[in-house]
Amino acid sequence: MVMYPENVHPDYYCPGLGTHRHWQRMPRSFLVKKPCSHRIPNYGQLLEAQAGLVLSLYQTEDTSIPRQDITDPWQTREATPQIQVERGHGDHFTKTLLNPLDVRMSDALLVLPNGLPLKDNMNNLNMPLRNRAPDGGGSTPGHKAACNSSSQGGSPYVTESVGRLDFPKPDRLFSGNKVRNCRYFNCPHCSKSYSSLGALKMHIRTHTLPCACRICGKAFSRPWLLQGHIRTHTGEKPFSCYHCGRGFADRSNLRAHLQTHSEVKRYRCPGCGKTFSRISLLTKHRDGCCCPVS
DNA sequence: CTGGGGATGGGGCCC
DNA sequence: TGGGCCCCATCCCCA
Repeated sequence: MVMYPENVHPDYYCPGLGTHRHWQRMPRSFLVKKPCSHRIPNYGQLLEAQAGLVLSLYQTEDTSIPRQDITDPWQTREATPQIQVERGHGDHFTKTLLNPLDVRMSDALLVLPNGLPLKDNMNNLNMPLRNRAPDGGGSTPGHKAACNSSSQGGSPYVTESVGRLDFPKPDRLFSGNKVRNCRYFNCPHCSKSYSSLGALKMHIRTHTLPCACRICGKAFSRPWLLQGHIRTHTGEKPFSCYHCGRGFADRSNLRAHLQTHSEVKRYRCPGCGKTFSRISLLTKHRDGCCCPVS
């Protein structure tokens, strides 16, 4: 039973995970990992030993478990299968076999032990692999691009791929241990990745659009989306406002409409105190220089 | 320009 | 595991 402090709304906050026992704002889409192109990774983490790369793939739920007690074959150098990597710069690359614990950001991973190409699985984590920058400095996206440029004569080859490794069947590897599998599932149609297969399947429907309207042929990802669309053909409006009796085909639109009956609306301008029924209206209001954004 | 309605997308929750 | 529903967000259009 989670006890929420008085000022913490359970709908919008959740207990922090791991060792961080704070209340954190619950993101609306906490399952989906957004593309990291606009984010600057924490390159301080990159100073860890190379083994940190592999260790970062998993997160112990009970932090009291000594790492050495986790019987993970991937953590044991002797038992770890080797993977084929390509290292080099310019036009010169050499293929070598090495331990996954020795993989660096500057390695273009080619093949996993299961024979599957790894490159496509490397865009799923905001933390990049360890960089091998000659100046020892950070590896911002701009820096990475510079390293890829041939004008950086002699600079190491740096793969475009930034992300985590998706090792084969980690769930089996960790059966019996209190270790959470942090593997992500990649969408084959776009760059999104998900922490559960169900979430991925749900997302894939947004690409395949299996629900088609028999009247106009428009396709939707989910049956209830199609249902709502069909109401636009039938004119059915099952949701009615108890203030004015006006009907709506969509509950969300009714909710937005109810705001128009409220004197104090949901979104308040922190500058002038004026309230708005929609966040978009508040944004427009603030963009209009009424109240400069701090 | 502002405010409101219509339509739709998408992740989460519950069963 | 999947369907149905909830909720939030967003875009477009119109008065």
